Amino acid sequence: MKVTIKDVAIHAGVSFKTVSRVMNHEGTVKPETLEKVKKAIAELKYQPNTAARNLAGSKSYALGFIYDNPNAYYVIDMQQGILEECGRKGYELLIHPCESSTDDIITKIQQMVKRTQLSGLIVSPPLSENPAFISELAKLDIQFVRLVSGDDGKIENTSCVFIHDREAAETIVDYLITLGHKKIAFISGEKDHKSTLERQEGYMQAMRAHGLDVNPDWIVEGRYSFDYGVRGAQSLLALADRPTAIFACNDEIAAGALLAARLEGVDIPKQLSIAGFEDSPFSRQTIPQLTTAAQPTKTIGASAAALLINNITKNRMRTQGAQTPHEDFTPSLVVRGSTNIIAEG
Amino acid sequence: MKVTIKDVAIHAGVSFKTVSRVMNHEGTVKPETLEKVKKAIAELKYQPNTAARNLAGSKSYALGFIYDNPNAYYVIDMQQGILEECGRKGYELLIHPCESSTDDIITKIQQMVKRTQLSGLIVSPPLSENPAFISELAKLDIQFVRLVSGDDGKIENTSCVFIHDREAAETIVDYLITLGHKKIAFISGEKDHKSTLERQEGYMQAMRAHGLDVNPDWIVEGRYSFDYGVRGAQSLLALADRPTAIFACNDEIAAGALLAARLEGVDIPKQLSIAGFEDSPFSRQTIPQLTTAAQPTKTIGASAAALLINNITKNRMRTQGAQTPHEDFTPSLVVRGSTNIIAEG
DNA sequence: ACTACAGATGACAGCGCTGTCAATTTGAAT
DNA sequence: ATTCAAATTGACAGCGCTGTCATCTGTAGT
Repeated sequence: MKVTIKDVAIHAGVSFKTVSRVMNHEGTVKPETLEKVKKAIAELKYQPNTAARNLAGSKSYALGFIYDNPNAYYVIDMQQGILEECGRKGYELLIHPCESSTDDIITKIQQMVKRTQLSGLIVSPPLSENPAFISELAKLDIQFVRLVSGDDGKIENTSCVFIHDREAAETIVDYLITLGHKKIAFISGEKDHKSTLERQEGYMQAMRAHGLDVNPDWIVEGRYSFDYGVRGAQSLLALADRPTAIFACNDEIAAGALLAARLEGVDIPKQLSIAGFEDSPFSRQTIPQLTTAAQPTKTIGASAAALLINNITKNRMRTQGAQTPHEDFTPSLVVRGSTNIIAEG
Repeated sequence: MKVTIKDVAIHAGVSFKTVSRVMNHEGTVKPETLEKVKKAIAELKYQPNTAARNLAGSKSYALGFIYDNPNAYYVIDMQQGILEECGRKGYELLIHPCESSTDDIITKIQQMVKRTQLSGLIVSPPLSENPAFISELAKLDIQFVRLVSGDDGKIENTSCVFIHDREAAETIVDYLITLGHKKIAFISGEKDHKSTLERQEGYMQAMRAHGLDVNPDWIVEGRYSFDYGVRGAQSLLALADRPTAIFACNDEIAAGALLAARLEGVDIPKQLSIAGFEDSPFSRQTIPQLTTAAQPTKTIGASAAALLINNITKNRMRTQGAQTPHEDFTPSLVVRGSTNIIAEG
């Protein structure tokens, strides 16, 4: 029933070490031997035993995904992307959600790393942007890649996937301005998420670039939730000097804002334009659908995994010198029905 | 740096086998020895090497979670619940999303099981309700528990977590009837999800129980998506004999229906009551919020994991006789603003 | 033909733990 | 004190693989 590497070796008429070489793509196997072995592997449907590989090689073929993010869509997509890349490269994935508030996360993670000999970690925001956490993590003798908003905070020997939220936000606000809007409001997300700060910065930059004043009342502090979108829009619409457009920090907020506005009898997009961010399913669950910035979460996840696996491999082969690479993504504008040229008069 | 079981043994002044006994809670260790060993473990911060345990014991302490479900909230919550239980019992979790359409899933799963020596699988709908898949899975010499809607389809030696969708649906429709509604419509989800059939059955039962006719036009075929909620409501509102209440197969559909109805100028809940199912975040992202049936997804996940781990343990100890247990959940009615007593006249 | 050397393969130890079984200790019964 | 079973502990093999190093093969240079 159970097929071991020795069975394959006998079947192929080689030593079991050679089979091991084939399994690990060591490349020092004669082509014809390679064929024989491959054939034997296929015929016996051999699957290497992960535990034995891990033990003998004192390393594992598993990554860890650490998140502390309430956004289900984000997590699922990210996970999906990571898993796809893991599948391609023959890695497994261990999931580790955590409450970033607890301060024994580091201990927990360290234990997990020791136990499972995880070869690398993927850390998503907001944990990836927490300096205290990251500096602890850096002491841990494990490779990791961080998903971060913006492009600063580089750490030596650590790869990052940078999401250029600021540029994307600027593009969106730019677009609103192109439509003729001058009074553009902003509803923020949690302020301890760097993405919030970056998006707000992008908004400010676009406004400045076009010489537009930002009325402080137009900047509403919120959170990444529908509810805060509703409240944000309500407070904005109550203003004497009403904005003609709202840029919300993400789609969920935008969806809330849109609904609240409609309920107050405001026509979207005729009287008010609303834009979101993320291109999550929320953006297609409003009427009209939301103009937003598409963040290819799945691709980002896959890319993070690829980066990490690459680093791990390089590290194993002790290929020195090459600096740890980075990856960049800029969400792209998606125009839908929730934005329009400004109403005359 | 690396602490092995032998280090602990030396530190505690016992043989390393005794440490192993302590680690595995074998219970045949003298209390005072136990203390010594525990102390040594704590002092050295010993973490057992998973790979070595797996290899030596030819079993793993890992479960697999197999899903093929587009509902991000559902998956995340389920995963969270499973992970919590895994954490408590010292298990790891491997995630395995898959396209149920491909017919090599079984092969893929089998390979994964062989490689990682997974000790058990948790299978969620709709895959868990696919007889072909399940019968293949049953041949695979691995324990699994299924999450299923309804309570039939028991399989020998296989635990299930049953979600009594029918009863819950009946309760919801019952509630609508209590409010005075007689013309109650139903918007379904995918028909190859058993949950859809069960919920529809519950709806029918409640109607029958109260001697209410079901106009075939009131039953709209949909899918578990916002979009189908919109369309469903539109077609229902276009009917000459309009229903006064809509029971949607889940919250996402209900949210779409609610929005579509409002856009047509229908007052919710004065002119039309709408109820959803699941108590997902969607149910709180409408105005008014949705009456729904709360499905404790996280608890269900934890419960499935507990059941599975229990079965695994029992199986290892060869405790025969005890039949494989099951677990039951019935979603409970949550009344919010989207339902109301029927308008007079 | 004969060395030299890279390319290809094999032999073997051992990764850190669990399972098995044997050895030792304990304690209650004689 | 003596006996014997039960409780507790230890010795040791080996899980299935990888790393290291030794051996073997083939080919080119002389």
